[in-house]
Amino acid sequence: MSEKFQYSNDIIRISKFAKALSHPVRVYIIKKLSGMNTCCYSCDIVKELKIAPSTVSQHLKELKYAGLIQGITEGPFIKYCINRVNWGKAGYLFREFFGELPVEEGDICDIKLAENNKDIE
Amino acid sequence: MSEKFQYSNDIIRISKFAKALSHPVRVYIIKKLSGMNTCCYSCDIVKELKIAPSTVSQHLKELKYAGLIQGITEGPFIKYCINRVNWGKAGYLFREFFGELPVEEGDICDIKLAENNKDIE
DNA sequence: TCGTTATTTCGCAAAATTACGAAATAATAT
DNA sequence: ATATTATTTCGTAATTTTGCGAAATAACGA
Repeated sequence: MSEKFQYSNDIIRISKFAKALSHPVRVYIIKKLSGMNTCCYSCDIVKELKIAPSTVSQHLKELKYAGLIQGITEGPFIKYCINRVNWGKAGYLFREFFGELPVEEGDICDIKLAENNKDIE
Repeated sequence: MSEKFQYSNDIIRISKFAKALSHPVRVYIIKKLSGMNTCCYSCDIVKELKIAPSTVSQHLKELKYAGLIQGITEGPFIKYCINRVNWGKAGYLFREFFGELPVEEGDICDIKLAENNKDIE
């Protein structure tokens, strides 16, 4: 009894994409690849971030698993690029998610800013 | 030697916000609070999601730590609301992040869709 | 064939996350 | 003062994440 709560597909998807983006290395990679006409190799990231190849491989695997990137083999290299379809879906989801709060001025929530209210530095 | 790579503030911030949103419970809470005029109490989440109060408290703490929500005490309750300042910053960051890929049609990356290219179900 | 280069997989250890029950705290009502 | 209600903190166990080195794999060139 008292069955488990079922999250909506959107909530599941947002949390999964967010998880994929929850590490600086992975945000770095996506930021790099989401620009114009940009692809990269694993070794590029190794050189740029100065971390072990196996670590980079692990992060790429997670991004691939999340569907955010894709790779094609090029001889001994694997060229990674954004998966535009899923990147677009993620963008849509997040834009909708963050867009839910109206931008207009005025009290949306009748709070007085409390002591535990801290801004991002 | 070979000093550690320094991530940009944006990358750090995005990964931190993403981490805060990397769990369905937390996305659920934020989705609830980011709507019009909506606040909630810890017990609301407990009832709705049917999880232990201590678990909810833990998730709220993380969202508070990330700066996404804030709470004010109301008798034995604590009323939680979105921290609009930081929510706005997060929205800006993510919109910029996802906006970096141009929407126009055509090949941005000269890839042929490979076998490891899977869409979101 | 034998190196070389790029990359992944494996195994492992350290750290972080998740979820829960029990106990503690805090505000209110009886 | 005692009970009630909402919430947090604490301790704990199970799981996941992270990072690395070593070994394995794969493509290419001499």
